[in-house]
Amino acid sequence: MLTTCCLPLTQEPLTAGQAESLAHGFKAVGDPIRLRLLSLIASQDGGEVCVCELNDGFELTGPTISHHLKVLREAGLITSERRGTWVYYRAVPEVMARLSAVLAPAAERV
Amino acid sequence: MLTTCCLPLTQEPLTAGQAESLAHGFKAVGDPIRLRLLSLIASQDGGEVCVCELNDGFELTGPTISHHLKVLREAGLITSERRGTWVYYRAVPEVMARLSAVLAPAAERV
DNA sequence: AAACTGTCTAGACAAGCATCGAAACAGTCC
DNA sequence: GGACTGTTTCGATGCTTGTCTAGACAGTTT
Repeated sequence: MLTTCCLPLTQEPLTAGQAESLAHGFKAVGDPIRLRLLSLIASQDGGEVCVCELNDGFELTGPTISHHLKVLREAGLITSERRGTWVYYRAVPEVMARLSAVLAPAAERV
Repeated sequence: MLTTCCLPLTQEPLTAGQAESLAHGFKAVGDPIRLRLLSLIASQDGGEVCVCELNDGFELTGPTISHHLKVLREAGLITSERRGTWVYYRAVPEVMARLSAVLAPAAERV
């Protein structure tokens, strides 16, 4: 996963290995539904949100939402925690920040 | 395309329209080859690079590289300019910055 | 333990996508 | 205009992915 990485790519070309790893993260948010799910989770006051609340915002079935959440989880962008019958999701800011940094303008080179 | 957008998604959930637009950009860089191509173009001294130079760095055929460049171009991440038989590519920093900003940590809220 | 609610996983299917070789297009040189 | 180089587009193919339903799993209540 995204264990070590990366200067803005405006400064230095990515290696094949870095690109492979980063692309996995970008591909995860390269779907509108998943991007919206991540935004709902990441913007949540209190830092976490129950999957039962997420389902309501989409016209997709529960299994489909669950599948999308799994993709985000496997990309390291969110974590999940079961409490009783309920499952709560949190965003992982560090992973988002890494993806963000790679595309950042060169002006942030300092 | 990415005409108007977007606070960090940690601050506010994305609308379906915003997500649709942004996801298009993220999907474009969600492929390792395309991510490497973008990094080669964006990090180039002089700001532009000839496609003939790009092809050498990959074990793919010319048409495949051309296809990938087209995906990046349609996502607005690069522009192309033909000069004689040669075609030169440039990165579009503003579009990269927009994608970067969306995933930026909330700490940049100021 | 059985019945219930909530959630995830598996499998099928249709749509989308990365790759190649062939063909078309763009420009240069003779 | 024809031959050439460089590049892009087209179409076929095999692989990947988004979506659904069915079923399995996790936890709670009776």
